[in-house]
Amino acid sequence: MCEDEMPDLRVLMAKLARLHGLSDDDGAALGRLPVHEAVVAMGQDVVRAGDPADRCAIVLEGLAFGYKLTGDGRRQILCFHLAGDMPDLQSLRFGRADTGVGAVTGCRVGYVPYAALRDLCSRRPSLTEVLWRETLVQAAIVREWLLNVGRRDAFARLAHLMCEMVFRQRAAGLTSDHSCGFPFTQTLLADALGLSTVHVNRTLQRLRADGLVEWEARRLMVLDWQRLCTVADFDPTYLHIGPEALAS
Amino acid sequence: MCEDEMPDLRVLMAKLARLHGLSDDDGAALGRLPVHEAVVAMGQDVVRAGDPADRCAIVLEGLAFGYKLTGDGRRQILCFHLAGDMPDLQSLRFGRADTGVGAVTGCRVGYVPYAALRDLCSRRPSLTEVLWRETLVQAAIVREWLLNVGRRDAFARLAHLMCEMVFRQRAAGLTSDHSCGFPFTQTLLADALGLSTVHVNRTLQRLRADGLVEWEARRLMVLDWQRLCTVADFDPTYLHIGPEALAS
DNA sequence: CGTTTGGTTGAAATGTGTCAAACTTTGTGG
DNA sequence: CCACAAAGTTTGACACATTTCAACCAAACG
Repeated sequence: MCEDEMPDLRVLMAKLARLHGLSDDDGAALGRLPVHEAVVAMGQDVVRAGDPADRCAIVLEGLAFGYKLTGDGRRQILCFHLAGDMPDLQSLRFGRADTGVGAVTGCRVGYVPYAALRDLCSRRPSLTEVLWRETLVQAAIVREWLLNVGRRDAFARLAHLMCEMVFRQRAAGLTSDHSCGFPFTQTLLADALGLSTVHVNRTLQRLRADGLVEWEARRLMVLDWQRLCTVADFDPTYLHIGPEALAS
Repeated sequence: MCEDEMPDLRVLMAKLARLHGLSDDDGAALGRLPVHEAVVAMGQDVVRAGDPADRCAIVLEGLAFGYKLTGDGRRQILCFHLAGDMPDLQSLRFGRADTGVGAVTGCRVGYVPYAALRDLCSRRPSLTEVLWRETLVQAAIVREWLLNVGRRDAFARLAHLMCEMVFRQRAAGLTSDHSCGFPFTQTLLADALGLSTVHVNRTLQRLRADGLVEWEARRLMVLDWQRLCTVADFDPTYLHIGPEALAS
């Protein structure tokens, strides 16, 4: 984890403005926050679970994920975090990281001390509202994932994750068509979907054979968006993205 | 759903004070909130998903649960809500119920208009903090459930739910030993655990045969708490209950 | 008392996991 | 730039957890 000093929270501000209507004032205040920037290599931890932490992470660049482990070391991924997301924002109110955060790809990460963030929130109720909403959107995603893992078979589960990734990246302006970055290993997919890697591999082959998607060079191309949404039982409402991103 | 007018939020205030250190002032302010009280019969909805809602529910008495449905009607339960919980508090910030809430037992429910609650929050930042924390604890429970459903087998899953119910009810002062209310049908358990009812039935028999629990007359009796926690891989940290309730 | 709801059982089907090996790609140091 | 190691993917055979279906039973209830 190489470290540097050079704050630039524009990704975060843009995202909060887009999703939660962050005001310019609040955005400017955010921009004045002391940020400690670091680079986390692929596969490394952005935040270690259980650490009595004193700062929040912000994904400035790259793709991260929240996860939990069972006692015997099996991993469940809880949510993926795009650039502009704050993967452990909940720890601000708990004062403790109750969830690990890992890096799917190499990530540029900003760390903001709790103290500074709390101070800012207490002076700006409207910012508190925005951050609260941000934690709620993440919670809504986890709820949908619980439905996904609990009540859909492997095929629909994987298709659903693909729909979500495309949709979120489109909403974030990271892609404009029905393709998107998909820089996962099959092990990561397995841990996100509550499956084994072997079964992910076979399910993937079925999705390709059915002409639904192509996936190479860390990029996913959806060949039949309508049909993928159908087999995935995908309804983007849970993402709580404004009506502007409603282009299907 | 029979309706009456007679607010009494003491359960809520007690709970928020216990878990999040609600101040007396904030509690008193909560007590002055306009509450519309209603009784929801067993099996009925406390909150219907998708409704563009204008109020939050508070469970005053009974046991409720949040749930989501797949397109073809399979149900996944997301979290159980004891008396004092606000099962759709997140809808306050979304302005829409993105999750259904059902009644396990008959429930006495209080409904508070968004407007009143928002108004109170804007005048009392410390209350906002408490309510934010409350949504975060619920989110933490859902994350643990995702781990449970994604990465533990039926036996551990069911055992884990039992541990959670005992632990939460003890923390809420609803029980003092290792027994607790457990008023579920096996269908509800199946929907909470992502299993079929038949398999829940068989797993239940194994838990009983192993001398871990007894369950009759809607009451669960844990015969070997230590061993149940072990097979469940249960670590109550995720519940974010203060150190006072740490008696194992 | 019949009806409904929830619980229990058995047999068979099936989705998914495990194990182990081979193969492919990627990355790296000589 | 090659050679090698490491990481990730693919395959097959098999085991097993869990589901499905169908029937039966028990308790609760109007």
